[in-house]
Amino acid sequence: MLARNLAQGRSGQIAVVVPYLDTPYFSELLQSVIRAARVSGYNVLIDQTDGDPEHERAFIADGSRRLLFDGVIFSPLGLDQQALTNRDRRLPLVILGERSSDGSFDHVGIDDVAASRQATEHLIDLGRQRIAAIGDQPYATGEAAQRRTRGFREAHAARGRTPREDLIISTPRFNRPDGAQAMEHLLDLAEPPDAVFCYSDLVALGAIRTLLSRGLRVPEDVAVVGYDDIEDGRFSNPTITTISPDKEMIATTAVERLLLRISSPTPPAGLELRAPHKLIIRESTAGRSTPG
Amino acid sequence: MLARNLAQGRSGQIAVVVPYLDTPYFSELLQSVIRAARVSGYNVLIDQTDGDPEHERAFIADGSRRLLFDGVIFSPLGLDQQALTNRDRRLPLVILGERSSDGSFDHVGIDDVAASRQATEHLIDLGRQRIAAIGDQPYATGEAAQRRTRGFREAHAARGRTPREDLIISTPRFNRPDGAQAMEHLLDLAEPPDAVFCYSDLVALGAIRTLLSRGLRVPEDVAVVGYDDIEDGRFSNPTITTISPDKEMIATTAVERLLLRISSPTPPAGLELRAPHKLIIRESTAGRSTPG
DNA sequence: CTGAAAGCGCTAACAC
DNA sequence: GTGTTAGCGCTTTCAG
Repeated sequence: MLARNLAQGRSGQIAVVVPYLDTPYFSELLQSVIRAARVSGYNVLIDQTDGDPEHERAFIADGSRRLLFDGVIFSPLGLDQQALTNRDRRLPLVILGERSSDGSFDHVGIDDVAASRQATEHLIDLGRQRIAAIGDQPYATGEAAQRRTRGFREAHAARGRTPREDLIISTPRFNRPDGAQAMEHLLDLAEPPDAVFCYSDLVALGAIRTLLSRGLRVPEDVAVVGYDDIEDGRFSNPTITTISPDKEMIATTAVERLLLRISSPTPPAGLELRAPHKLIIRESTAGRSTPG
Repeated sequence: MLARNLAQGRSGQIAVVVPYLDTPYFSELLQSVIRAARVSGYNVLIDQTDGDPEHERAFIADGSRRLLFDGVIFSPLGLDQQALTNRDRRLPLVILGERSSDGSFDHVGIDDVAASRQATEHLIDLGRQRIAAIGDQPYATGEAAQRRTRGFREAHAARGRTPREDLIISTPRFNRPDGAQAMEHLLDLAEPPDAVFCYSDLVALGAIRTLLSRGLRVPEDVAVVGYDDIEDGRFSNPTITTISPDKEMIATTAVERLLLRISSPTPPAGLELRAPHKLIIRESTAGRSTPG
């Protein structure tokens, strides 16, 4: 088997590299990737980077690992633009999430700016006055977060409003503890928000936990919208209004493009593939049984 | 790199095989396994079986895949005792979760019977009268579930009570929808339960969702205890009382034993390693701020 | 159509 | 200590 790979010059395996496995968004996405790859006879090999830039770089820069897998689907976290360019060009690569591409790889994700804008407009249209955003990352590796912040601002502009800068909170990651802590901070403000746009459902879950344990009601006192549409948000109390990316399509598209790259003698042009998303309204903005 | 493996007869990789990646219990455990393996210079290769017995069998029976990885940490779901015995004995193997071993592999987990008994006794000691159990699996591959049911019965016996058979509900898996559905069923009974022992936190989350959307209060009307201590249960509303297995120890022990097996010229005796667990009391049985 | 030989890229053991 | 060769287990090619 191993010898066969050596002889054939291919392994029949593709690697999927994600920052964290315990993030539901990734594990749900992985499911779909594994299934999509399996129908094409490919096995999937998963690697977790912990968001470590060194580890991430090694994966795409080090040509020696080639042959262990025929291609990589990669969701980078701590990698800047340059590291992506200084990669081993021979390794077929598809990037997940929004990234500017240099044309040597494909890249699939939803339109984060538009989605974030839509989420924020929903909050504005609910009549909320002081809308917070949790999850900004104003530094080089926070490209994805910054796109959401841009959407947040655009929504305000589109409705003739000005976002309150002190209500845009940065967090190191997009997880529950981050969300809970950011919400604590927001509630300690002189004028706390009456709505929050969270950059992930995990952040929203953490924020809601803080709100409820402080005795506030969701959505009556504070409306919350999340991002990712993970299963947790469909069973939480309250359920979470969220941006739902079409994970199935992201996964199948990524696999499809990667296999095409693998089998293609001459590398195809790098594409920006955009999967659809939708806003799903649930209790955290609509309340128990009175949507709208 | 690939050639090196061929020449050396080892790959420096271990495989971890789990049924579902999107089950938080597994993804949290995987994190620890990956880290433990990494400090020993091993890379981790993850595979998801979807609980498919065929796929599971192939992994341990098919010697041809040997050399792709030096050993396997395996959490079987649809595999019966026989399949585990008819395996390729040359492949170093460690099984996760409770399983009777034939001595050719190690096997690490917590004491499910004792833990389940403890969880149930907690409910009894709260003064609950009609205690349900959600998650039994009364068939060949449901060994783990059955141990929890045994603990449930033992707790009743220890307190001089008789479990109500109609309150022991079977579910195909241990996830949120299963829990939600089982709870619907229980609430439609003439005499619904006033407490529930769920065989996973996911089941508990689903059950709580059903309770709350039916207008019942947790824990006032129905107390709920879960199993696994996943992060969700620490941020849900209410937070979940649960059996907390020492995942870190399970992971490090599994890796340690596997590496020992890999490096050992003569296979060590198969051990039954038991990791500690504890009952963590939270809001779903203790209420908001009045523990006990 | 079946069978032997060369070689995938690297390591280990050996000789120089 | 450095240089060379056999060979890991399979595939592929070429000759029989």
